[in-house]
Parts: sequence; structure tokens; C-alpha cells
Amino acid sequence: MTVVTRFAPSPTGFLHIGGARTALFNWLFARHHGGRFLLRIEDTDRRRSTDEAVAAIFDGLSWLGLDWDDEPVSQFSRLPRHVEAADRLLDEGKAYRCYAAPEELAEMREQAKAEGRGMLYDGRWRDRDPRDAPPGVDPVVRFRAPREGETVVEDAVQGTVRVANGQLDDMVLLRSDGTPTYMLAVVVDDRDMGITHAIRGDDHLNNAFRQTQLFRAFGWEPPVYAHIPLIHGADGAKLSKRHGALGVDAYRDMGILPDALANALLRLGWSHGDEEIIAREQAIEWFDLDRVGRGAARFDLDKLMSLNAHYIDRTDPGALVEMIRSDLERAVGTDLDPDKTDRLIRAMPELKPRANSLVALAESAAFYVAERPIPIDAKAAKLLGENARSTLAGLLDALGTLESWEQGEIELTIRTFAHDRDTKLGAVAQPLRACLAGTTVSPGIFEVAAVLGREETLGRIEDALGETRDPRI
RNA sequence: GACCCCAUCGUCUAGAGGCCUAGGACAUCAGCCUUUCACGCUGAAGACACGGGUUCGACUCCCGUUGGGGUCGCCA
Repeated sequence: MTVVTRFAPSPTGFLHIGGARTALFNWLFARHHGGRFLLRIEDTDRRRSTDEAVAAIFDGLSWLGLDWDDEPVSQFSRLPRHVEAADRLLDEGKAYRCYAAPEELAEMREQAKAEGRGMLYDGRWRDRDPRDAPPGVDPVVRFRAPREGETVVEDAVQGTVRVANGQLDDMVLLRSDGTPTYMLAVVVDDRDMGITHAIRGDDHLNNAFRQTQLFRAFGWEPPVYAHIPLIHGADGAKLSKRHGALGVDAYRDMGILPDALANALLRLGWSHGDEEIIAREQAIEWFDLDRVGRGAARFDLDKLMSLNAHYIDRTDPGALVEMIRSDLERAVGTDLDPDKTDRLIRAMPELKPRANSLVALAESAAFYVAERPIPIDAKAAKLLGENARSTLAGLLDALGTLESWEQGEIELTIRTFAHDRDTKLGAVAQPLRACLAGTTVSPGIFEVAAVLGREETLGRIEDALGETRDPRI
């Protein structure tokens, strides 16, 4: 049997990390088994569905590298099929029309709650003669659910879960306007799409009972259900859009690499021994449902950043430069010519191990491509006082005589210079850093000078001298 | 409230009855490295929610308690 999984989001907003993880697990499971991963947009509620949301979801999945098979299915487009299925149940006496008005039902629930009873639909139209129907009321179609016995779900993650049928009421299949509800649509669609494994959030566990009953009523076999624990927010409550959940696009904007996010999401509720860093191919090879944990997890941004630092470090320089190119161009205010691009690529090996996001990487790289005179921040400016000026002036002469602009030579020259002046290396290096990088933080200063090149290095030193010298002229 | 699910360091987790003096990762702290900041390295601190069973032996199995979460829509 070929494995077929699906990700079935409702297009009411962006793809948040809970949904992203559900999609990831479905994708991984399908890929692991050489099966298919399908997409279904659950847009039966037309009022709350938007095209932008659909686009955002596709976008998020693509960015995460979760490719799907076949064309995405629009649940709404299958309306005729859903109605047909409901009619069949009606014909077979497995469903019935309910004429209770929404207000009437609300009242019923309120009363039940007040009396401390369950708030289930009481089945008031289950056996009532349709001829009693009040005039002018469009009925809903309800499922005639079994009242005796129990319904059992063999969940691939949660194990055997059972509930007494008395706990389940007669769910609405067709709304009074004739459109199908989620419960009906999901069952018919999963069946028609040949879904073998339904991997979804824990919050659907209760739905699995009803859906199982529906499958049986149709005479179909339900898919294998796998309810994965939810991701909780910092406060331990279910993550939702209004509860601090960010869309995957927010993580992209933070400079997170998709592989890092996928890795972090994977480790939330799934493990393979002590493995922490799991590349995509490895994940596909290892992933299976029996390793999915059962407790809810909280999303830890620190850990994501740490993972991100790792993935940035193992991305090659050229690719990284392209990833931060537009950020850099915006920051510096000019396009990066081949010369500067090359400078960045040579700087990357030292830059990338100290960055935990692309945003941070771009910030740390900006000085390499800044236009002279480069901006000097406040801390750096403090390092360019009078003493520093004379030191830099001397250093300018020493470096100016250098024949080969090579890092080793530069280092030797600077060290010798410091030694001859009987000053600590730091007293030379820090002012130099300040004028070359414009900040107090940068990679090793010898390398910075080497990457910058002779002309740019000497020019930046001159710029600094000019500024400190000016007032005295 | 009813029903369902869950429960190991702050966080994510390893643990399939003796391998556990409970392991790893992130975060934290200390030291080393060092021209700055990082990276890296070394080390420290830090958890089996509680109570009963079962067993020669429970983190592991059972029951209960407590705690947390989820669901109870003509939303999905």
C-alpha cells in the first residue's frame, strides 16, 4: 500500500509554526515511505477564507522546502460531492433533518451548562416527524450517531483511545444553507483522496471519534490517525495566531534558514536518540511515527537560533552572500559590484561562524562594503582619540611600505610596529579596528585589512586621521 | 462542568524493569583561548510531580491524586 498523507490547512491566516510542523511531519512520513504528500485547502467556510492566506500558506511551505504532489485540492470545489454523500446518508436513514434554530440550540446549551450537564445536542429532531417542521426554517442535516457502545481509535501516536458513544452527539453534516461542514468534508475528501495516514494536531483527537463513526456509516475504512502533540507558547497554552504564534515568514524575516526551522520543528516532539542536528535527507531516512512523543512542547527561540548558527556556518560563502545581498545593498545604499561581492565572499569564512541569523550576518558584513568615509559608531569613535591618531599615523607609514598585501605580512608589520613602539598589540589593533570597521567588534583585524585590500585599508586609516586632525589645522 | 490527552533538568529531549551515581542539546555560570566580539575547548549547577500498589528490583508496568493541555459551533 502506498502511503498518502495530506496537510489540510484552513486559509484563514498565515502558516504558523504549529501548522508548519504538522506539514513537516506529513511530508517526512510520506517521503520516508516513498509515498505522496497532498495538500487540501479547507475553505468550506467562505467567509473566513482568503486568497491571500492560501498564497501565504503555499509560500511558507515552499520556503520550508515542503513540496507537495498533485494539485492542491480546494475543499469548497468539491461541494457537490459532499452534498451527494450527505444525501446518501439521508436516504439510508443514517442522517436526518434538524429544524432547531441556532438560538434554540444556544438556549439548550446554556441550560445544560447551568444544570451541570454536557452541552451536547440532545437529538430533539432525531426521531421527530419532519411534518412537525416549523414553517420557513431551513433545516440542517445531522448524522444519526450511534448511542450505544463505544468508538475506538487506534492512534499511531496516542495508542488506543476510546470514548463512550453517549459522549458524542449528532453532528451537523450540512448547514442550513446546504453547504457541508468540516466533519463531513474531511471524511469524504480523505476517502476520495486515498489518504492512508492522517497526521494532525492533538486538538483533532476528539474529532477522530466522530470521523471514525462517519467513515463506518459510509462503509469505508478510516485512515490511520496520528495525533501529534501541540506546540505551546511560553505560557504553556496552545499556540494560536492570537497567542504569540508567528508565521513562518516572520522567522524568514528574522534571518532564519529554512533548514534550521525545519530541524527545530522536527525536534519538537520527535527524537532519534541524542541526535540534535538532523539534515533533511537524514530526517527522511529516520522519521517515523513511533518516535513521536506524546507530551506538548514549548517552542524555544534560543535553540532555534543556535541551530540556525550551525546551518549558517555550514552554508558556503557564495550562497550566504546572495542571501544577504539585498539587505546589504539597502544598508549601504548602493549595489554590490563584483569587487565588493568578492570581498564579502572572502570575508565569509570568518563572519559566518559568529552569526546566528542572516540579519546578524548582514550587519556584521556591512562595514566591508561601506562607502568611504565609512560610518563610525560612538564606541569606535572613542577609540580614535589623540593617542590613537599618532599611532595610526605611524601605522599608516609602516603599512604603506608593505610590498605584498598578504595577511601574514600585515600581521608581522603590525606586531613589529607595536613591539617597536613598546605598546601592547591591543592599543594598536583597537584603533585600527575602529577606523577599518567603524565598530569595536569585527573579525581578526589582520584579516579585515587583508580582505579590504591595500587601497581601501590605507584610505580608511587616512579618513580617520583626517577627522581627528581637522580641528587642529 | 463533561469527555479526551499528557507529565524526566529553566526549555527540547534520551530512557522499551536491573545498563541510571538518570545521558545529550539549548540557555545559565566559571575557566581556557584571545587584538575586540564571537567561535571553539574544559568544567559546574540543574529533573524522574505526589501517593499507593505489582516485582527480588521501578524513571520505566497498574491505580489514584495533583498539575497542565485539548475538545465540547450551522469554525476548521
